[in-house]
Amino acid sequence: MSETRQGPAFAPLYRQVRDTLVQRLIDGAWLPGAMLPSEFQLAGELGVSQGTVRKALDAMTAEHLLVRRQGRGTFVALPEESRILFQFFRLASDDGGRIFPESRVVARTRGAASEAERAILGLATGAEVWRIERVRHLGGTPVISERITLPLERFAGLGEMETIPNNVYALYSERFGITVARASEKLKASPADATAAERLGCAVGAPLLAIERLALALDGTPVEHRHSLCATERFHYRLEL
Amino acid sequence: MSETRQGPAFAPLYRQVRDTLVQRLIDGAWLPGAMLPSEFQLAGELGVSQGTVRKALDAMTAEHLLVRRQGRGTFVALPEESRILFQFFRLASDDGGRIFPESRVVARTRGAASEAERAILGLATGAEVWRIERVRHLGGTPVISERITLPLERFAGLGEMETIPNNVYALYSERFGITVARASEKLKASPADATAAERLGCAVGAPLLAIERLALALDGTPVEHRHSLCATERFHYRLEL
DNA sequence: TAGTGGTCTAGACCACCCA
DNA sequence: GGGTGGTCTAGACCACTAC
Repeated sequence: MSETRQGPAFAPLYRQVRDTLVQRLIDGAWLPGAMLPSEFQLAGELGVSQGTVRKALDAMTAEHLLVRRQGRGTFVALPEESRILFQFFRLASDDGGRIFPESRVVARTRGAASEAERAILGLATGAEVWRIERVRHLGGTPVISERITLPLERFAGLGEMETIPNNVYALYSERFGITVARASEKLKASPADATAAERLGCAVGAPLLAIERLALALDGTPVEHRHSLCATERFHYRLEL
Repeated sequence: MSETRQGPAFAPLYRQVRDTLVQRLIDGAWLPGAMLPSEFQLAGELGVSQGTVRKALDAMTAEHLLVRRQGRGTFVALPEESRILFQFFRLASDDGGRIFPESRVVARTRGAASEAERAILGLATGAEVWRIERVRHLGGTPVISERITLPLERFAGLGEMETIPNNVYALYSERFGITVARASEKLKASPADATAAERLGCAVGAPLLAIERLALALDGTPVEHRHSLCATERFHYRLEL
């Protein structure tokens, strides 16, 4: 952490430290669940003060990349259901309950990426993708019909898997070494098509909440595209502003 | 900032400072747009270090209560359109454009609060509310049909106003001294009723994005209930996870 | 008891804005 | 030039966890 002060970016030291540590996560120096060195150890190693390291670690904690526990240490965040529920899964029952949904995979196919998929996922012409279709249940009733699109290149071994687990972000992490760091979503209301109507037990044309998600890896590259159709008669998408 | 260290709350000093300063905002000691004393002045007055004041001010900045500008000072946030657009209005055009909508008020009525309205807004039995219905346009086309419900008690002078301005949060602030600090929203897909269909130029039963918002004042009390129906054929609700 | 993160302090220097 | 926030450092003490 000596040079780069006068570089073209002009980032403050704590930002440089944060970027250095994120790069180590990308390089796999610390796997999910691993404990990081203490603040003083990192400070000594990087040649900065403990307060500067703390500011970088706090920022990464706010990004859900790390988990800090007093008396224990600083750990790389795990893709646990409880964390997914907090960060990514925003559907709640109208009576307030929030649970992680059960999933049933309907189809898993491999094929050439469409032009739209290539644009969204940043793929070259001719690139292939996996497409996973599944129905997700909340409290026993089917609520979400969704299609997940993954670049074949990054998920080559997916074809050899017998089953797709419920928590796919844990799968991406444990089996493919890919950490989903953040995502952006676009929400619309759209009418149920025949497929969704059949899977969710609603009428064709019934209003569904359509969620389009692009998930990004630690390095900011697109990892997953997901299109979900949700029956929101007894559920809602919740957020705080 | 001397006592309360051993109180029942056990809040750290920077949190106590933050709460003290928020209370001053509630009391109107600094109106929106006003400049706060410098960090050192506040530190001396409250008997804490400048670093502790900074941490409290940074927290309030993250809550969008304050705006800090290097070389200028720290200011109470204003309910400007640009800020509303950033914090509260999450609808964007499918091509990416984000603009503040134009509004046309359709009705403004006064009446007894329903049981549901009383529960949501925390009102006593027999309390009255204002109801404002309006249609909001984006790029010239009607996109949102919404009803705003306000406690009559807190917005007594509303009946004397000739017109309701486009930016109602600025109205709440400037005319009624009420600052909307945060809000929670619930999103569903729901079919267009006859009213919404007529206002938005869509078919009855067409899928609309229903947004239910509860806005909270600085002290955490409910201020406004809002139900919006949005035509999302060429627009979407955007958020980052 | 030792090690960790959490808090608080004091002081230095820089970048920015304005009169 | 004087005031503001932004950054960085060094050190102290506390609270929690594990052994």
